[in-house]
Formats: sequence, structure tokens, C-alpha cells
Amino acid sequence: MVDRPALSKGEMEVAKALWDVSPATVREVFDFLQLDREIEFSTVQTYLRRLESKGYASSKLKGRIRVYTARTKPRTVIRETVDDLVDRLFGGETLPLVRHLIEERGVDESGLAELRDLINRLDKGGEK
Amino acid sequence: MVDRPALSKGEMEVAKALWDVSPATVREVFDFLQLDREIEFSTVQTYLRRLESKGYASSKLKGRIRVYTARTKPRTVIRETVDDLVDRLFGGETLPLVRHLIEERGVDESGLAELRDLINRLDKGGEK
DNA sequence: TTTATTGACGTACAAACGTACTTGAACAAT
DNA sequence: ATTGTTCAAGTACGTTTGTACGTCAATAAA
Repeated sequence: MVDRPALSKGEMEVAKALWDVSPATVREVFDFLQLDREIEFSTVQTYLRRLESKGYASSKLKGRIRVYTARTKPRTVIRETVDDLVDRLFGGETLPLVRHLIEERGVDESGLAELRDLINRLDKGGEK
Repeated sequence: MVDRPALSKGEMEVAKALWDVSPATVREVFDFLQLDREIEFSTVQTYLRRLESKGYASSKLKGRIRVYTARTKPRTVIRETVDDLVDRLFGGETLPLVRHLIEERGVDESGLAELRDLINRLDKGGEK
């Protein structure tokens, strides 16, 4: 339950890339990000340094090359981020956001089916 | 569809307060925020100024007192904020977040019932 | 009417952010 | 050997954010 400083949007972007390629060199993360948008190698370097200083990554030199490894799981960071959003925007209540997502953003046919299953499963497990 | 710069967390807090009391003087917003946390009058003043410059509020002098009015609806800002989160964290897909919310944060009995209804309603409307 | 309070408005200021350049070493290509 | 390429590491720099102070005028209290 280490308490890391929250990630900024930019840092989050790099963290997500790192999750996909970790362990990886700066160049590997850079190449991965490059697929989506233009960014400088040194910018990625800076972000990775900051991710490490915030506790989201660790690194060590392999020869003369630094290799970064993610230290948090996507699930964890997503939970923290979503929790924060729910607190700030919905007073800590989950349901209004779920409602918002379904109503405002829409869920397709198969998504609805999946949700129905999920709900049934939970409901069954919950009652006793 | 004006494109406003996004709100920071602090600005969002004040925007939320303004939604509740708008139209309101700085003092009224200040008093409202004060219920929840310690903050300086002038800090609120600064936030409201910034909200206005970002297009989220407007104001006019009533005599010598400035009165602020919200220019966006909570629904709109919430949509923009959630859209951003969904894009950044879930590659633009709604369902994974809904799943995350239900699984990781939990929804109580009556919430599940409400969701089931919502889903049925949508499903019925969708098929034809 | 002297004094205290209130508010607008301008200004401040450090930390965080987004983005990147620079330098110097190590390694690769010629 | 000489030259180009690639990194690590340090530094830079304007903008945004969080938080607030100072000044001056208007109004309220004594």
C-alpha cells in the first residue's frame, strides 16, 4: 500500500507503454509510443526517470544501457485513478458513474449481455 | 461544442461548488467550500477567475460585488472528463471501465437491481 | 467620523508538468 | 583511426497549478 504521488496524464501515457513492453530500454518504450504519436527520445527518457522517482518503475543498468521495469500493475493504478475520479466527481459513489457510462456512452448488444451475466453472477453470490 | 481547456482537480472542486450555488458571489462559493475544507477567500477568488478565463463560468459586477455564474452543466463536464479517462486508460472502450467499477468497487443489491433494469430497458430498445 | 471589514484586482511564487536540448562517453560503421 | 550513432545524465524552460498576499476603494460599525 505504498503511497505514490499520482501520475499526471503524460506520465500515465508512458506508464501504459511500459506495462506493455516492460522490462524495456528507453528506446523500446520510445519506439512503442512512437507508434501512436510524435515524441522525442529524450522526453521519454525524462518520463521514465520521473516514473522511477515516483515509484512506478525501477531501473538498472545492463552494461551501459538502462532497463526499466514497471513496478505497479495496471489494475492497481487504474483502481487508484478511478477511485480518485469517483471521489471527486461522484462523491465516492460508484453507481452514478456506471449509469453515466451506460447511458451517455452506450454499450453494444454483446456488452449488455456480458453485463447481465456479470450482474447475475454477483447477485447470486451476494444473496444467501 | 466550445473547446475549453480541461479543468485541473482544484478547479474542478470549485466548479462543482459553483454548480451548487450559482449564481453566486465569491463569498458564497467560499462559504460553501469552507464546509468541506480549509481554504482562503482569495484562493477561491483565483479559482473563479481561472474558471472564467477557461470558459466554465461568467461573471459580472452587481454594484461593487462580482457575481459568478456557471456556464457549463455538470453533465457536460462530467462527460468530457470521463471521456478523457476512458480514452487514456481504456483505449476508448466503455465496457472495461464499467466492468472495473462493478468488480473492483462493488455495487450493492439495489444498485444491481437498478442496473438490471437499465440494461433490460436498453436491450429492449436496441433490438428490433 | 475614525476605524474595521469586505471585496476587486493585480501580483507572487514554488512545485509540477510537458517537452526537450546538451554534453560526454561508448559503440558501430567506414 | 576517423566519424557517425546511441545512450545516460544533467540541465533547461515556459506553462499550469495550488495557494495566497498586498493594495486600494467602498461599505459597515463604533
